[in-house]
Amino acid sequence: MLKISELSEQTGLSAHTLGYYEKHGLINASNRSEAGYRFYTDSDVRRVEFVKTARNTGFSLEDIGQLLSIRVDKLSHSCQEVTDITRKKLDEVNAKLLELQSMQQTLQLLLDKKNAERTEQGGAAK
Amino acid sequence: MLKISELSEQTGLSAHTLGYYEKHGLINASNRSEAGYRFYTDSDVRRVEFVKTARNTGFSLEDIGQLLSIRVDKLSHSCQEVTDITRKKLDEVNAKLLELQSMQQTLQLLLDKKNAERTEQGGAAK
DNA sequence: GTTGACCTTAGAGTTAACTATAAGCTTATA
DNA sequence: TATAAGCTTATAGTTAACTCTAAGGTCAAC
Repeated sequence: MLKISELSEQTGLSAHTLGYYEKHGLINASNRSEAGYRFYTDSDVRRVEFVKTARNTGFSLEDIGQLLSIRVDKLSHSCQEVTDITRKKLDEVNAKLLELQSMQQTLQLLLDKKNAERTEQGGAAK
Repeated sequence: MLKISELSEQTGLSAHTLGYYEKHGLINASNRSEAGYRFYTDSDVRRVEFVKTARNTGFSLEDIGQLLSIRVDKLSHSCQEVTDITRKKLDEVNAKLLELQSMQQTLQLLLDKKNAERTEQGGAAK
């Protein structure tokens, strides 16, 4: 069980940001102390990491809410709805993957070229 | 040669957004008419598409400025600087790729499960 | 030659996502 | 037991990235 400062340290997100995510319904502390202090489980940590990952790859908080609901939600949507949302999000993820792969290739080529230059002529800089 | 409205249509970005990108030094029209109308070449279009792609995968406009400078800039940075920036950006891209791949896997599994359910019991919905 | 769609620049307004401040309660340490 | 660090909620402020408005110039079509 982690306190919010410990969760903050583990995830690299500020306690303020965690509060912001909670206010927007993305995360929640599984437990509270008598006095109301938040306590987080391993499962909570994984959820926060997921939000961080999705955020980092360009999904909005609203998108992320949908992504999370796919994993959890067996009640508030019909099967067909869940399937549709999942497919739509998967398409988005795949599109981003393709885009990133082409960017990766471009950068890798540039780096390889730099390295070749350095190797063949002993590092004469600009 | 495309006018700004045509570029807007081709890229799906509004003329306002294109102006915003120009003001921030990310893109530019290769040519202007007598009266000052912007005209864009194929190369301009590719640059805009690159900005759009990077934006969509979670890079800030500042990041994108750096990414673009790697591709173009042979003068304002030393070789070593360019190599360092390139490597840093490549690391970022690779990290995002890993994150997206794990998300893709999660979603694909969910979808496969849905399909299996549908197949094995003839589509009895919730 | 005038009308309407499109272009220009400049600047104001909006939204998402933080980020910080404040006032007060809790809890471990000296 | 007091003092400081950490927690609570609520609310205000900031920043990036658009998005819109306005005032006026351009250009093709009628």
